[in-house]
Amino acid sequence: MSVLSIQEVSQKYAIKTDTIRYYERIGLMPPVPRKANGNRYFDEALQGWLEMLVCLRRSGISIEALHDYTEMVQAGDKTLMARQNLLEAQRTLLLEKQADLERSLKRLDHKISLYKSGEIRANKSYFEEYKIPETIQLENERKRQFKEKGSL
Amino acid sequence: MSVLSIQEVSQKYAIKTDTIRYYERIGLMPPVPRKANGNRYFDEALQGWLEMLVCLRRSGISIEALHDYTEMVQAGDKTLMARQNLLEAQRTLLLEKQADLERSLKRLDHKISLYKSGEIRANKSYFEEYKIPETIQLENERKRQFKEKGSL
DNA sequence: GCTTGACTTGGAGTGCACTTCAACCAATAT
DNA sequence: ATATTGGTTGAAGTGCACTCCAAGTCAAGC
Repeated sequence: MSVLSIQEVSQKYAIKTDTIRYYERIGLMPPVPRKANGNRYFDEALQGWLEMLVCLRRSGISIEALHDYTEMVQAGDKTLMARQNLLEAQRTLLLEKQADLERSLKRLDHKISLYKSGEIRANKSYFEEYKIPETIQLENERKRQFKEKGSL
Repeated sequence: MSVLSIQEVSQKYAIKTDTIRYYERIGLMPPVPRKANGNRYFDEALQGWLEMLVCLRRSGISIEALHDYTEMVQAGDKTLMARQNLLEAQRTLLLEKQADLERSLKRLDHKISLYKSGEIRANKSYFEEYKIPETIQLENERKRQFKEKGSL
């Protein structure tokens, strides 16, 4: 339970081994410790780190932000303030995502209710039952037509 | 107000003209009507459609889903049920995203509170202040060592 | 001793969603 | 008349985040 292979953490956190190695390679984790034969092992601290990564990535926090954070953690206490700022910026991004999601859910729910009530068939404009309009004349073409009429 | 150029809708909905043309090309919109010179114009119905696209894309609904929906709308009333199903499936996806977001926000808020309280310096395990462990021995290597000791 | 299976590496390939490009045309401003 | 502005096209390029691959090592089971 306390020390796991790459395979085991992979299953525990539903993330591919390739992705874990990729994350290490690009610096989303501190260097992962190895056994004598070179195989990675994940102690509880690293498992926690990985779980956090998976959680934050799932919600759309960028690789770049996580990379920067990781670097700063490794750089030590002098980056404490910058780390806090980074986390707060990411928090703001998530709150925006949350608002977007809320808006979309409202729209989707409304739309679904129209389907359920059968109203969608009658609802010709807006998003449903779009009718392709004819080609229209240009402003100046219309002007030209008037001119021609006037000059006739 | 009622009929806009590609530039104008682009500004109205904060989406690049290139993206609008791309959306049309791949079938995320019904064919956009043209003026006599070939330029696109967007009536209110199409503007509404575009607004919906932007909203749903922002929340992460896939191009593919929107494509399928668009095709079905153009195919007519026989697809009403399938459309409703598609929308409900997308709704489920958004709810999942919402849950992920909630989880991440909780974690982020917790972490930020640790930074604010100054606790993060002391919080050695878990995600912060990760210390690289030493290389550890393999199970069988340890066994072999015991064997060697035993055979001495 | 040989095969199986989990691991290692660096590098190439994939999928999605744009984004940019080059070459062109049409209308307006000087 | 010419330059500028704003549109058109199809094709190629970009950026992100993986994902796969080939070639190899290592330890265990038969």
